[in-house]
Amino acid sequence: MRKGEETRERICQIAERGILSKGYVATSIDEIIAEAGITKSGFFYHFKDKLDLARVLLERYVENDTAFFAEIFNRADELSDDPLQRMLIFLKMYSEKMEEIEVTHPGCLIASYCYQDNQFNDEIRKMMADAMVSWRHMFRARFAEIAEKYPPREEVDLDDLADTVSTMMEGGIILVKVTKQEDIIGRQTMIFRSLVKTLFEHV
Amino acid sequence: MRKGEETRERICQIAERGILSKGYVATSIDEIIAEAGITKSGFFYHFKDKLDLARVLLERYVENDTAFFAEIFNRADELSDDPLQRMLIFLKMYSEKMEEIEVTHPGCLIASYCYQDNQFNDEIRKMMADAMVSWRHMFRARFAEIAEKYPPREEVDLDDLADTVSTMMEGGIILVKVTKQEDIIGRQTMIFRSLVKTLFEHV
DNA sequence: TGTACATCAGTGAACGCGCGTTCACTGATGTAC
DNA sequence: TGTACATCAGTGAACGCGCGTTCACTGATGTAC
Repeated sequence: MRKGEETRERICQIAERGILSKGYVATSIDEIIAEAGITKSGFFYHFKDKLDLARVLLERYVENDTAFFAEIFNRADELSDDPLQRMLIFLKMYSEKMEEIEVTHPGCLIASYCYQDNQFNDEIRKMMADAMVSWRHMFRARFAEIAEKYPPREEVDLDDLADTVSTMMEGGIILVKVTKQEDIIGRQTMIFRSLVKTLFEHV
Repeated sequence: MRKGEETRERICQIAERGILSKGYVATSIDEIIAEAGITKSGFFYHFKDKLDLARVLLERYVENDTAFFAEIFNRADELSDDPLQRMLIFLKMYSEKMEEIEVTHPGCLIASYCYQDNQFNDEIRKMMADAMVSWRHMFRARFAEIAEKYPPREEVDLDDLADTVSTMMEGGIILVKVTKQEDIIGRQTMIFRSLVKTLFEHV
């Protein structure tokens, strides 16, 4: 990695951590460069302006999250051929990951941005919406497979059910931040897993 | 209502709307007073400082939300004697309320604050945590009644299940803000309702 | 009923600080001939 | 192999603007005697 890329990466990590805990507006460039050990002009060598940083961080974040989901699903797909079991394995593994990561500073960049919406531009807003919709599609495809094999006890819209995965994660993060009970995300994931199980599993 | 109280109330409404869409830091006093039609000194007559405003807004918000839940549950309790039916009626009514309110600016003040945590103080952080925990207790009591009468198909922790109500609402708001699909909160509530139904309802 | 005083609901001007951004410059490394 | 030039990865100083906060003051309304 070239020297510049290393610095750039360091800036990104510091900035992301700051934004997740303090928000975009309250995370000043001064503060980021102080921690990164460079000057302000050094920052502006790497990023056109603060909005440019916001965009780059979001891009990284969405890629990482997507890869994280893919990785766990790949593992789940190896462990079972049944679509329902795969989903249940995914949820269990996701829950475990959430518990093992020392989540001292949890948070979702998209959630953080969306409560400061006016700071950003249409490009960034579109990236956030696209990410959410792409996760919806990914989960929906899996729920569709499940529903075909196991007719659900109650009729549910599969897009909505797919959204519930995001809903639960985003909501779980907020409960962790507010109550400081770090295990909530994992526990909420397991609740959702139980609900999915009862919805589809036939005795 | 005395003249001062009326102004104070107007400030609160403008500030809350601003904070829910732009966040606390980005909602400046200048902007609030411009819309309220008073001077800056007028603002500081009503509030000691900006943090004082934040505290008052949160207090109002928690009271309103608690009253809102109580109102719907009162209605649900009138309509049925069965604890499960009461919960299902509550969720259906909540879902309808979420759809009928023209939610152009949805948002939860607690969620908004929690992503700018460092701006506030321990008093405010405690108020947020207490509100979440009080809602957990309220819903838990109702789920406990249900579970006693209808043993659930899957074993679930009742505190976690109670938290899922908050999780779903908070997550739903974020999905609305990000995707601009205003009906998501109502739909997510109905998904949760289906899941509660399959968990407890016996054929 | 009139007067004195207190409280209410603000005004107007000034403050210092931190913020994002710009601009001219620089020393180290890489590349072409 | 040496030289000229280009690019990389920054530095240092200055900027203007908006922010939250303070302070001395004021006109209208309410209350006590």
